[in-house]
Amino acid sequence: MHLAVHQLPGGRIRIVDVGDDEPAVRPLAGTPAPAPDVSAPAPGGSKPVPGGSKPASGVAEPVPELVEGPIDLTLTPAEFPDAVRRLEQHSPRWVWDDSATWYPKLLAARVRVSRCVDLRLCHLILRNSVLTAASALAAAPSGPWDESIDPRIAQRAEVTGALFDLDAPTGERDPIAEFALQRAAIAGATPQGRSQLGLLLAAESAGALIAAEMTFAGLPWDAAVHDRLLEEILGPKPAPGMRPALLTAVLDEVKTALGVDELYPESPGELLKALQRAGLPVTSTRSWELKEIEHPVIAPLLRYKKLSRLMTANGWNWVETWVKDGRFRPTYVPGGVVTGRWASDGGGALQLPHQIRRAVIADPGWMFVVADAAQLEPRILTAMSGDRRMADAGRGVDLYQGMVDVGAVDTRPHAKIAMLGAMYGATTGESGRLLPRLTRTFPHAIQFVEDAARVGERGERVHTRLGRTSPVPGDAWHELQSVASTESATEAITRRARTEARSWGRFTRNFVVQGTAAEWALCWMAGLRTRLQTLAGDAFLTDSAHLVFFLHDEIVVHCPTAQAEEVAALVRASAAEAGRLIFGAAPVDFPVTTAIVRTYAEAK
DNA sequence: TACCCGCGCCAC
DNA sequence: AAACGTGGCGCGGGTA
Repeated sequence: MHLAVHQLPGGRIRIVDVGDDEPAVRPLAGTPAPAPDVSAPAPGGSKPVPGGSKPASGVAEPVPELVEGPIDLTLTPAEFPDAVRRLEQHSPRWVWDDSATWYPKLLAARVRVSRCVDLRLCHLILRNSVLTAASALAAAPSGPWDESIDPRIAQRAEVTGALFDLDAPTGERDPIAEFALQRAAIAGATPQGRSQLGLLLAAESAGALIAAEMTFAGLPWDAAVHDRLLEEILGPKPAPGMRPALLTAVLDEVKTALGVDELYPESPGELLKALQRAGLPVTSTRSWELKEIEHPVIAPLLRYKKLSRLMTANGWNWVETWVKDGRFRPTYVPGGVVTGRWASDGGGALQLPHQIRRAVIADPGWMFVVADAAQLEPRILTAMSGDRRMADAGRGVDLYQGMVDVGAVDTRPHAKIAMLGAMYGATTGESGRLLPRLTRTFPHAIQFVEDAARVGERGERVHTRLGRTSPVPGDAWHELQSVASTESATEAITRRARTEARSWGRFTRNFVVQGTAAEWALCWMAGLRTRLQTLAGDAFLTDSAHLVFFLHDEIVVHCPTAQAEEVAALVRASAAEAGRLIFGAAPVDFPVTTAIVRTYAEAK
């Protein structure tokens, strides 16, 4: 059963069965006759409701018992969460415009849902996918489903405390019509395309639910431990605008080494000049460049940069802003990266330095299960390319060591550098030097990424295993290429065009691997979520084992200590399932390392 | 004051 | 070892 959820003009919420191939449902029963709605005009045009509306009294009334008949309810916002709770018994797939606006409110009312179709995320995929290029959805002009939702709107609703923000501009999006368009687009794909997209859209939508749940639950964060750590490294918390004592001490060392009385290292321009005046052969103030130079100022300067970075990025300010009630609650943005990876918004959730992970501490009686997919992207490339020798190398837990063992490279660090270089399109340096040997040993794997690069260099599109498709380069790119191909093109133009073409080729080269890895990770996490939900039984999300963090190829589950081993087993089972779902019987392993720890820093 | 961009560094 | 993919974010320093 698919139940579409739609906010009507005036604020009422309609739940309607939009049907599908799954078993039909028992509808809801009648309710008292609608009372006059004082807050807004009645929804014009849209069909009301056996379910009936109630005055917005602010008190949630029980939703009617289920009875025979098609579901079509119109509810007040106050009634909505309980209606969802009851309908969940039938395992519907909720069809709504945007999980990020609907689901947090349900979670706040302690209502979970199992499945959904996130129309906005699915729209983005289907509109761009080569597998649905012939659909009406793809052909339509850009509309309200193509606009990204301004995160500030969602935030404003949080601030005002309104259950649903009536000002949010959701009116133009008709989820029922959009759902039909999406179903038609999928139906028009090849049988293989249908199953790929079906899996991708389900995983993407599950990701949207997980993102909301992780924000709701939060990552356990001990602000006192964090403060102690800062004090250890930087000194006591300084007055606003002042440097902490240890940072000042390091700056004094820097000044002494440079022989200057004044220095403001936060200004790269000023710092660069000061270094050059002291005779250092530098063209920038980047750490890696400084490391190459022998001079007494280098060591304290690098220490200063490290400390300064810690303070500005994850210092006292950060804790005050982002840690509340012992939890770090970032906003995750599923599908926020072109390749399908998640992004995050606020708090730098996807770049938590290892330095501060000591402050991530499980609740008393609870532990973290931290799991990491070992060398995920090379393994994804192995499965996509069907390279048998690379599959053999990946038989163990350490693919890079396996590459050494089959004689492809001489050391593990070389294996890693060479593989990453191949997937990123490196041509120079050590990575470039190692590539020929890699190509000799694993011709199919390397050919696969080379092909993806060539497609991008022509300005054409590539797609992931499940059908997420790369964008085409912009008009300026095509313009440059066509100008460069004319006879009158100058050498400079030709060179620039080639540089741009290569650059887009590196993007598409990486897109197929990074994007498919993101799909694997979503399937992994979605499968785990389902298993954890079963494990939880009737317990609410945060009262049982639940996901609290996700970082591209790594997940963290917060769980009662007694459940930790079982959770670790579920994590591994979900990983195996993800590989089967995406690659079928391909002989490629996707091992995950699991660690049961009290603080995040203990993992890895 | 509000933006915008380059720099530099963090994560994968 | 070093410039090769995807991002977020804080800062300095510029502009409207």
